[in-house]
Amino acid sequence: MDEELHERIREVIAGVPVGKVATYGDIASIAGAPSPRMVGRVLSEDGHDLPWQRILRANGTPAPHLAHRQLELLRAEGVLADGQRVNLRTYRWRP
DNA sequence: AATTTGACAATGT
DNA sequence: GACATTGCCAAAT
Repeated sequence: MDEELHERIREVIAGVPVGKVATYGDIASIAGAPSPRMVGRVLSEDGHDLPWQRILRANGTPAPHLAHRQLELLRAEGVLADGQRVNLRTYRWRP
């Protein structure tokens, strides 16, 4: 049910390996979410224990309010960002 | 009950 | 690359 969706989204996010990243759209598609907004909503509400820093927007740029922190965390994990943008072609997670 | 808002994406101009 | 439009769904006001 709706809780499962919530859990699936968390599951997929948790499944992203270190050193890789995924986009909201990818998570939504893999988890079966009706819209990528659900992913963002889950993270904002319940993403405190998840690797939210590995989730980027479709163009490789992180969410505006987190950008600075997120890039820092990613850098610590080995994901190098070009200024504000991450090379999805290099770091995008593919199942 | 109706509108707005929000960790978004795809397409067109 | 910037800007506008459309689709999307749940929670807050």
